[in-house]
Amino acid sequence: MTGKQFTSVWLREPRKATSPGLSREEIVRASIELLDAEGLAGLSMRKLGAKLGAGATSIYWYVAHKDELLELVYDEVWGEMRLPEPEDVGWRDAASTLAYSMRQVMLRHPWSADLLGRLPALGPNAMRVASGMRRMFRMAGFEGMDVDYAGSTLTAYVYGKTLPEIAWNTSMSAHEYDPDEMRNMVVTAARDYPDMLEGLDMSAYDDVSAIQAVAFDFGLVSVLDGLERRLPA
Amino acid sequence: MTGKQFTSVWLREPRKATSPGLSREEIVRASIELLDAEGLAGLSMRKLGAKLGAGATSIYWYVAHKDELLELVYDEVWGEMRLPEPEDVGWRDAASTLAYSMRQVMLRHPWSADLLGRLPALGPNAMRVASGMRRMFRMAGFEGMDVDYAGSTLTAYVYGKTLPEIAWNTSMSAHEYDPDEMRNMVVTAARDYPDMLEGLDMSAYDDVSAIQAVAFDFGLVSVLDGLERRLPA
DNA sequence: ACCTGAACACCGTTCAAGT
DNA sequence: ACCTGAACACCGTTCAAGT
Repeated sequence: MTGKQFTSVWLREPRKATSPGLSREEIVRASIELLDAEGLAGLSMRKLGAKLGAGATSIYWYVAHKDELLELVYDEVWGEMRLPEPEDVGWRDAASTLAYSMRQVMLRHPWSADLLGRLPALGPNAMRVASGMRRMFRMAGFEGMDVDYAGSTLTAYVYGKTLPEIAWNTSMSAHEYDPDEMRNMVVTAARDYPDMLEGLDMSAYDDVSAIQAVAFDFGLVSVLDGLERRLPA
Repeated sequence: MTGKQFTSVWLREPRKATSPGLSREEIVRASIELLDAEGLAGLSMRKLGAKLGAGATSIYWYVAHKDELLELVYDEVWGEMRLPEPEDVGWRDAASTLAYSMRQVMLRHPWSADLLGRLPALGPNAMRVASGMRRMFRMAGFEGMDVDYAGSTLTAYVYGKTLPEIAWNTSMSAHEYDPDEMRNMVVTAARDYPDMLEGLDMSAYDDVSAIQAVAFDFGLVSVLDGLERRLPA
């Protein structure tokens, strides 16, 4: 309730595109290297400064605070997402490709899961995807606000599905993974809930990522089917 | 790849349910008060200790590290979710009620958005919901792994949709909200993407939460329709 | 069995001062 | 215009010591 207007890096002019010293591009590139290598917790202003051969606080000349830095790297993530022209492949194929691409990008940059859906997505790359997605759903036949509702339904599914995948992956790569131990744990946790085990395919724990892929596709097809049904006749 | 087995608070025996000193219940209750009042960043071991009239490090007797504390409070969140008996109301109504309930709980405890999908959900309350959800989708007619796929599709949608709502809400309550300013910002951000504004209902910014509710329902109906279509004939 | 305090190795951010 | 270093107000966690 208190305080200032909402703002975003993308709504201010950047600090001189000209030469001397650091540049936004360098800072963003170094940040992403740090993030890919060490995760979100690995990106600190001090480490970033060190990596750039600068004082820890020099970055504050280019960026008002760390959140703005995150907005900057966040948009790079959007830059990696592929959305084919819906006019070429039809809206359903375009939507599938986008969804799969979003998932791949998130899995490639696990730290992005902490940013997606939390930070305002007002950067140029995010806008490009958002705009393409609107065209896609318009072409499908959606009208008015339904265009946005359809878009946010699709992205919500992809976030919500991929987020726990990433949490699982990072937890598992930090620990020793043993399928048998895992099966035991599940049985222990479910001891009072026999429902939980009924019909559960325990061999799923032998190749988790294969199951995750199948699960993703199952849901994606369902979501697209559901959206298709809402199209005005 | 390195190190120890995966573990969870819920897989260890708690430290004496008996009397003296602090108890898990007290600690969890105080934590949630702190979280509701100040958000995730407001919960520090020092503040929690102070609130309990104890040294900052006393909590480490009850909990191995902060993440375990978070697992504990996380399960309380699941405890607030409502899932009617699918036998009484039918699977679609039960699924809707659960989805709306999840959204409400998340909006009520915005900090839960940072935990959902990230932390292992092995506590008793999470198990109760998971088990009820399996029964629900089994009753609907799903079989084998499809029961789980359907469940994770539904929860993925609810997370993914509610998460940005929460981010929006917290950002807006930290700033002065002015619909006109907001409309200007959107126009500015979309300056190079005329697609973005076409068919966009600018009056949406006058009552954002109403639009969010409509958007949630649109997507939920779509997801449930899509799932229904996958039922074996 | 339970709690303490000091200590360690970190954080983001501000700001006066330097070039 | 750009960068620095010191300082402030924090973190989570460990551990020897206390009762």
